[in-house]
Amino acid sequence: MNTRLNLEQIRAFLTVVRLGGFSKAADELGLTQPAVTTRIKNLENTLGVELFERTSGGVLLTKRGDILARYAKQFEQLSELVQRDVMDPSGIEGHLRLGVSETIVQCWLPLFIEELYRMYPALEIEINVDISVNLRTMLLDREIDLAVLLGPISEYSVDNVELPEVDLAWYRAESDQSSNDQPSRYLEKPIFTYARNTRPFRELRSELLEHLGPNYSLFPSSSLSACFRLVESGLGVAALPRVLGQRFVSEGRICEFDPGWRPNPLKFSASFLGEPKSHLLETAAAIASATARSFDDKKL
Amino acid sequence: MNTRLNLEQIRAFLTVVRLGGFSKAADELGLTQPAVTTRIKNLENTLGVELFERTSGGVLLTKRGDILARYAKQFEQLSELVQRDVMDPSGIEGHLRLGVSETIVQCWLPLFIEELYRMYPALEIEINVDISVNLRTMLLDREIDLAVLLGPISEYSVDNVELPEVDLAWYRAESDQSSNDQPSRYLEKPIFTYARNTRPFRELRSELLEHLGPNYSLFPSSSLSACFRLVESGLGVAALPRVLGQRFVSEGRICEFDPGWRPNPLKFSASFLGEPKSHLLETAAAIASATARSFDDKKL
DNA sequence: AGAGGTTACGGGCAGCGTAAGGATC
DNA sequence: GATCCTTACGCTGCCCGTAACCTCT
Repeated sequence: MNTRLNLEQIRAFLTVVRLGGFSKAADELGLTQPAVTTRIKNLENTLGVELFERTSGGVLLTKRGDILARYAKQFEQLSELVQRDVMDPSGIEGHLRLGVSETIVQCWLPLFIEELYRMYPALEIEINVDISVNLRTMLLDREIDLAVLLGPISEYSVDNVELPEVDLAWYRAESDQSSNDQPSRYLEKPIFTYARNTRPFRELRSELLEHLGPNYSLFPSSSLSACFRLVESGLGVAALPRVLGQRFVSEGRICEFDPGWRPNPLKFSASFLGEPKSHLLETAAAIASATARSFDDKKL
Repeated sequence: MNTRLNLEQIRAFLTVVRLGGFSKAADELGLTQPAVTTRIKNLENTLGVELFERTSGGVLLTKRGDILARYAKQFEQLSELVQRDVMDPSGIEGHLRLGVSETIVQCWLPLFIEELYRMYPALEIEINVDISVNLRTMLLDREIDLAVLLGPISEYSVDNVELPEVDLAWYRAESDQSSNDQPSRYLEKPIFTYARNTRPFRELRSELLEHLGPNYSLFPSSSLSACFRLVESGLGVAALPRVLGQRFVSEGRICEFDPGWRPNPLKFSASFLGEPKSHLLETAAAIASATARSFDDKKL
């Protein structure tokens, strides 16, 4: 039994190397675990060489396996280049598991999806909305492929494309004129904001402490549109993205006020694992960046 | 219909590009022509791109095809590197169509084959013995993979490994003492040598003309051992490789004589097509070179 | 017992060869 | 009609998934 080198075998091999196990690789490849065993075994037979030492509780690269891994990465890179330079993008198939923060959903997610779909009509896109800290974990656990979340992820394995900052503004109900003479007193009302465990929440809390001392009450919400509704009803105020508030303002439902300071703008990034190198992910992140910028431009 | 990139498809593609046609590629790949059509079509479908313009009497690369060709060569090169650095040589299968001159057959072909077999026991070796000019044509027509023949082949497409020179010596029958006082007179006897259309024949003829004028009679033979037998029988003399003559000399059947000059030594080379790059061929040529040197050493 | 990888086996499909079918000179 | 490549079709064999098995902790 001896056949030729095969890219699927190499991909399986590399996935096993990266994830350190046949089962995990099978998971990532969308195969059963015996199928991975078969692929590796066939590859080993083709080469006439053992690639892994099967130890209890995992596998270890042999010396030959290590050499092959270097070449395997080049094979994969070359495949990526072919996909980038030769393939018709409309023919590119695959899954893209997207993770996005709620802010992005409200801002430009539909535009982003539309653009992505225009470029890769054959791509299956899966959307997960969650708070950034969870998205981060999901990305590192390879449960999603691309995350649009707060701040760059400081991990050597992650590539971050920084997106334009999202300015926040203070909003109150249009009808609430109670503290017009001294806008900072609006902050004595309940303050709605991002969910606990989010960076905006923590930052806002520390800034409030700095500006007001302990005299504030903060109500986190996992839904931005809920925040806007709550502000509109006059129950309280909120520091929320200006790009989202504009619509409510122009409809005369809420309005900005200036207590003399504003929370820092939100820094989003489109983040993905750099390994394995994927031109599709790089392009998708670039599209996210372009979409975010054009969304800003439209709103100015 | 959409599958993944496949090395066999790429190999087929590259072969079509190199040979400029599906049929010729099929020939080289050991496939039927429709099989090549299928491979190319599948590749085109995978990429969602036309690779060839089908013109009457052949095919032409499209723009995309040209880009792919560059990457395809890198894929092939990478496969070669894996074969060189990772594969167990004893597992390397394939055909090696060898072309050799008769002189080499008599000198070190068996040693060469033995060495080759030791390194690549799974390799199928096919031996063709012919005169150099024919070997040259066969190589350029891709009818053989490696030729061991006279002189380098001056074609940009051919890689030549130069082998140690083969010295010639003049031989006469041991029993023939007729011209011992004036050895050059042995050349008045019939002179046996390499076949017509060979370089040694032509060179010897012109050298004889220079030294003796038209007073000689040259009898070409396609068999070297026939030449030795003819010399031994006393029918004539011959300029033949000293490494081959030694045995007959030590057995007291023939002996050297010195008419005052000798034909130029024979320059052999191990030659093969540089494209597609094949580590196996490079190694085989290197083994030929090593075998030739060790043969010389043994004879000294 | 559970988490890892391997072996056994049946079934589906990719890709081969044969044979027939254009197209172009 | 000769020389290309393409299409049609039956068949083989590869490789997948299911399921049972092995081997460590």
